[in-house]
Amino acid sequence: MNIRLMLADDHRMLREGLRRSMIEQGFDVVGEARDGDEAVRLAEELKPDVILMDVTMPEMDGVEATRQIKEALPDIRIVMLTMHADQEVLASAIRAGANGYLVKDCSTEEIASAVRMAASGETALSPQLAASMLDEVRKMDQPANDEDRIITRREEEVLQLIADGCSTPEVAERLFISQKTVKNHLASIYQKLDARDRTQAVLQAVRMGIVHLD
Amino acid sequence: MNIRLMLADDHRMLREGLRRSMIEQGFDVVGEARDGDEAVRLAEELKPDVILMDVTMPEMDGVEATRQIKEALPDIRIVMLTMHADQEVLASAIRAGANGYLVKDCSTEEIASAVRMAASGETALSPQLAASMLDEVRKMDQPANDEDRIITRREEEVLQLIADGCSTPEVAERLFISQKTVKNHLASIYQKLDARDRTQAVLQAVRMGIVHLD
DNA sequence: ACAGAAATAGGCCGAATGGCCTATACGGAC
DNA sequence: GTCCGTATAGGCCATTCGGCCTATTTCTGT
Repeated sequence: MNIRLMLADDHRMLREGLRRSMIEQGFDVVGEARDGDEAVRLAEELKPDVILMDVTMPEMDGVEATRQIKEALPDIRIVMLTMHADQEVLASAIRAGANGYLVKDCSTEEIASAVRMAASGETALSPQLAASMLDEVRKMDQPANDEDRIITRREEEVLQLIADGCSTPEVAERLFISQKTVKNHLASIYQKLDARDRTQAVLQAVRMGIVHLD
Repeated sequence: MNIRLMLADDHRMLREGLRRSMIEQGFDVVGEARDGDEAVRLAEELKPDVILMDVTMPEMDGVEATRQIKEALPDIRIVMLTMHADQEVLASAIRAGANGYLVKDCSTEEIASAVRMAASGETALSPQLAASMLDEVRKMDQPANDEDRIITRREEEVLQLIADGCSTPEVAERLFISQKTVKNHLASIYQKLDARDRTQAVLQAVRMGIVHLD
């Protein structure tokens, strides 16, 4: 039984080429979408095994489409395609639930391999991008979007500013709140992260992927 | 001119199989070592282009052997082989100067490809391990063993203790020096790392790979 | 409507922190 | 032999930090 593949890209040329290549590689290309909206609709209708999804599309970008599809149909594997090795986009894509992430200049074989890996439940990504992933993988073990987060949004803001080098008065200034409130947030953070000072709190937050080191 | 390859593994069966495969792949297998000591001696004698080195070996493990070989002959490329995808070991291997890191269940072609990549100066590692690398790559850009280090050993000790959660008095106690001396070291560290407090100093040190997060 | 969490803000206080001085002893480098 | 860096240590002082209280507002879930 062949892997049922769906394509989502706004460039006809790329879709055509991709379709031929993927059929040659032995996949069943069951559908093509021209934008994010269509991708979401077609995904629910066709229920493909894997979707090759471009990041940049009109109406709705690939990341958001991925999020929606994954929410409705978590079993569908999604491999993202992108023009550039953008860490930020990669991060969003992984958070959205993408099972793979490829730069577009990779070979047909690489794409086929990534699709097969995705279909079998593995995560595939371009070697150039592999390194950038670690940071983001770390964030995966955090809720990040769910509301069962340990650290509240405000606390996270405070933590990030501290990590960025702000002192308590500076954080207060940046967030337009009093120093006392910042201290309150910090005290709460210390409890939650089992830290006794800002240094330990920030380190723990870095370990947990809550804050980023530039 | 073929790539001159040396093998280092304590399992005869694996060495034999590896030798045949690598010769088939067009490499010159110029030597084989049964343990870390022998690997270091043979490497200096044969000066191969690339060494395929097992991590777990009697006498001296592959990581330590790698470190010694890299110190004496930095031009020799070393690809590490391991049974399990252990992040910690990968970290040590990369720090020791390994140019590649493969899990043993990968194909002959993958090994050959990794050897060729290593020979041409690239770093190759199993996709499963690629992600774990980022942290360690960061540490690579530091001297780590040279004496042109920015932060002195003592300062590094202080930094590590701070990162481990010690306060100034605690660091003083641990190092059997006065709090004042600790403060002096910290002041010196702040200058060197362009930090104004311990939090920034530790973060910068983490970025530079001077200290490690447990 | 009411409970609970989150965000806001204040007071108080002792300890820790960081900046800016000086000073000594011990190395190695030139 | 002198100079420089490192490690050691002290004093002084303003600021910051963290702990321990209380309190109000808003929002969300029940």
